[in-house]
Amino acid sequence: MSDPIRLLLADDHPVVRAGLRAVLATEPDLEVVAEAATAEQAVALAERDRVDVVLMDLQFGAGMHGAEATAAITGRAGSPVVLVLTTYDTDADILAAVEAGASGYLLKDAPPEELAAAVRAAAAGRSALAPAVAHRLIDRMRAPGTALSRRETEVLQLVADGLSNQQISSRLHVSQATVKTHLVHVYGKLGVDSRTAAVAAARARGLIRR
Amino acid sequence: MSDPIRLLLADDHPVVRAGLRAVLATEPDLEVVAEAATAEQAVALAERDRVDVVLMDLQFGAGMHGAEATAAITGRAGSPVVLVLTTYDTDADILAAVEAGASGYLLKDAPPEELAAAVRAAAAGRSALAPAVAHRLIDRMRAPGTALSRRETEVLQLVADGLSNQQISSRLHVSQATVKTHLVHVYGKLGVDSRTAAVAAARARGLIRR
DNA sequence: GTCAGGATCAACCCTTTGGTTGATGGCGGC
DNA sequence: GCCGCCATCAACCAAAGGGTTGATCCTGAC
Repeated sequence: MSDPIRLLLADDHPVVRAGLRAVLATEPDLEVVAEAATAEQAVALAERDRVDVVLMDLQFGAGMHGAEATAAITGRAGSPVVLVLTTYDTDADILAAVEAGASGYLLKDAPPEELAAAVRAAAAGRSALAPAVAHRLIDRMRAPGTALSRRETEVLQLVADGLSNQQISSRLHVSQATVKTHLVHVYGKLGVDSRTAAVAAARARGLIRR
Repeated sequence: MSDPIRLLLADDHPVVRAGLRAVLATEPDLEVVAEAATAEQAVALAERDRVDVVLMDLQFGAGMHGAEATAAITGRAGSPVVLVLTTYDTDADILAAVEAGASGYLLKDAPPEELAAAVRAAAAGRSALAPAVAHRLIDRMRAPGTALSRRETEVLQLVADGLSNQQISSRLHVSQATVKTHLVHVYGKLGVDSRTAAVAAARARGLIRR
């Protein structure tokens, strides 16, 4: 029999780490060799401890974001694969994680068997997506006309942060006319007719950060 | 030595339940006697299984909300005490839980010792608040002038849901002038000058539902 | 009984936002 | 090379939202 898969758990909640450890302990071919309570720690330990797979949360209380840590880890040669394990399935989070080099995206409400299966898939070089996440990606592919462009999402996120068109235009170094054009397109795609309604709709569909 | 404290875990995440079970298993005077994956289940099991303390999440994937379940459990005679254990420390959530009869409010990032201490406090009839939560409640007491009134919060929540002043006025059966007045007061209290900025600020401070 | 604060409404004015039309340049796919 | 999509900008008009003043009524606190 081959060596067990070496895991690093990165989550800021002690209870979640204990839960993952307990759940994965029942799998003889998986071994948790390290835990990190911050994203910075995760980057350091992933390099030091000869880890095969990192289970990475996205939201940490403070400091580096999980997606940044994922990019830092996967950017190195001979690096472990990163499985993102988070509570939310927003488009923005999923795309950020995939772009950062994550091999999979799991939701925390996943049953234990699914978790173990995803870890083995990732270790074997395959990718692992939770059904809900896969569904969202497929929707995005199938209806490209209604998907927001990168720039549109960026503008909408700033609207959600409470900025006026004026403030957005200077933040992005474009004219107010451009901001308005982007927003009109966003309204059309989301089927709304005001900035607040657009933010509400985008939140409901998981298009922007919460 | 007296009988152990009998616990019910109510959380829709299997991993979190496993984590709580693992963390609490190290405490000899605490015993987990039941688990619920939905709020409805929690209400049923709390009645059936002679439970002393319920550890209750607020957000369940679907169905009843944790606050409703808390009210249903604490409303009965001889009922167990409910300790709310959640990820978010928003004013709205905290107040709803306290009004529903919760004996304490803990955050999921709490260290294990704090968790056990809070369970013992609740079982002994004392209340248990996470430091961050206590801080928020004290702030609220100390600065009543800046706290939003019930009606103002209601209007602001509808704004966050994407409604126009027009729609809000007919939803609440008041004039648009009234809605505008409430919003102007909200802007003053939050230190902002637009509806989107008010929503962003209120979200950041946990004044409205997420 | 008074007083503060909340909830309600009106009238006014000004700024911001929304909606439209039209135009330019870049980039990737067929 | 052309077409479609994206990003950029301008000018214009109509509508919604924001800011102010001032007023009434009610309720709870002192």
